[in-house]
Amino acid sequence: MGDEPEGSNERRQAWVTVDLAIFTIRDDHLHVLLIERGKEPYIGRRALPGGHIRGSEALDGAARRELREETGIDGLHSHLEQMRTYGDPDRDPRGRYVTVAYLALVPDLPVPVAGTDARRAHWVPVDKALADTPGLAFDHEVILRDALEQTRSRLEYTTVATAFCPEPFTVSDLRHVYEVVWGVPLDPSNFRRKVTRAEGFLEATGGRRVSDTGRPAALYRRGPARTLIPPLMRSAEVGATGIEWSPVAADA
Amino acid sequence: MGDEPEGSNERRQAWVTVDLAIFTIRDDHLHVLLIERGKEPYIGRRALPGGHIRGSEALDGAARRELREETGIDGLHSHLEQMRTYGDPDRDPRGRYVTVAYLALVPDLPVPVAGTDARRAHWVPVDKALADTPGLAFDHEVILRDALEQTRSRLEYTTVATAFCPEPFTVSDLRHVYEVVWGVPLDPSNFRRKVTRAEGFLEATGGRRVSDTGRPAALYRRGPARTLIPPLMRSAEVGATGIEWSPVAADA
DNA sequence: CCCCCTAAAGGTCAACTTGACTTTAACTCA
DNA sequence: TGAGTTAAAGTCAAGTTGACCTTTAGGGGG
Repeated sequence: MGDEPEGSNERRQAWVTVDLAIFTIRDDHLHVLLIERGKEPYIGRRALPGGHIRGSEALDGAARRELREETGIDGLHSHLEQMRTYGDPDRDPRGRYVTVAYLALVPDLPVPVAGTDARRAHWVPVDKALADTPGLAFDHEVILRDALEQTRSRLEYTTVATAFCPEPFTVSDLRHVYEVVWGVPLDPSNFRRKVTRAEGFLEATGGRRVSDTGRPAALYRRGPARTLIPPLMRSAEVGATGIEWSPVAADA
Repeated sequence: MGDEPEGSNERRQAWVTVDLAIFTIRDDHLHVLLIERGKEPYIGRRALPGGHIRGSEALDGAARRELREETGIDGLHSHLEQMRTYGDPDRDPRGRYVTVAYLALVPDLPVPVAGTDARRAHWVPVDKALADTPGLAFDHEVILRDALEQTRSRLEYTTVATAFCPEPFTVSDLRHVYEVVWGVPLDPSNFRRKVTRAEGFLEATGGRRVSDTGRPAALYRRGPARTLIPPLMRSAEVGATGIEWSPVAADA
């Protein structure tokens, strides 16, 4: 694990930050909100939005503040969840940094992104964010991959997919979320059967949405359930790392 | 969130620790390893084992070091996984502390607990740890509850239950793990059908274990699978908070 | 040695779920 | 009015689940 000057074996304080993987769905692709760094290190590189926690602030509070600053969203129409903490001693050249990564799922925003913060924020397709060179700043590529896998897994066992949909939404809107996040087509009929039978997932509003083509679709809002019973499992192939919980390797 | 002297809105460094919820199964009950604090704050109270990360140490490395110091286990016969990070500004009266909680599942130890560390470590039934007064130090009761729920949930979707069993083990040993962690009896026949059919969960050794009563049981070792397909779901009632992923409340 | 006790292991069956597919419904546009 | 399109509902064989029963393979006692 290296033995550079700072890397003593003594206890030391560390800077603590929160970083956010904020996902949304735009034109058939999963996008993540990235900022362009305006200073060293990694100047000009893309990074997940985030920042230091403040003296009197809880971790969740710092994450919510960052989400609001970057998107203008105040958590009411979004899902915000702690994901995982990253603290390798050399992950930031400025010193010992520990970052608590959060996962946010938001509907495609009607308001332009970038609130009070001067940094330029962009929606970037996740595939592109992970493939472009140079890559993301710091260890943000690892964080983004973990966030993506966690999101895919969450859709199986929870009802968070609705966080991507502005209310009210149709069953097709919801299916579209699953298809985009998992990257596989789903049978419309079987999907409908499952989500409408799962207790507390959807609540019919009674309304219908007419489009210029096809039969009008019934409208729903989010139901009270947070866990999805029975789960809606992806069948292999899907971005299948199969690893959701990454145990600590025996020789790290 | 308070506005005590230290609680300014400026960025500050924080002490970073790891805390471990180490679970095992002893005589039909889930136990957690607790230490008795030898100094202030919370002197004499029980707490989860843990400690500061060192200058050159990764988070996972610090967790594995603590696990080894407390139990003598070096990760080969155990499951160690990052769980969640806690960092409320007033969670430790000594200053700003952020702790990364890890979850460890270990077999009932043949060696006496407590390795190189002078602190007295005890296996305490989880029910007792959560019910006794005075309660645990710091916010460790919250951490322990979260760890318990995460463990129950992990048994549904992953193969980690085997981490509780010394190899080789029988299907009944494994069922016993599920029954103890979930607190419900399971049908032996149906349980066997599920775990033996799940691809990669169990590998027959060919051996058998004869006891002084009943037919000898076939012996197994852990298979390569880490996710359990199909999942083995508990049906309601079971310590059912239903909340595995605790989204950030809108008004925190 | 034989029978009983026990737990493991395997079998049965009705109810339910799943995936693949077909049919009907309800709208717009030409 | 008919074609096109999407929503919604239905069908059906194959598979899974939970409840329960039967058989197997040991030990121990008489």
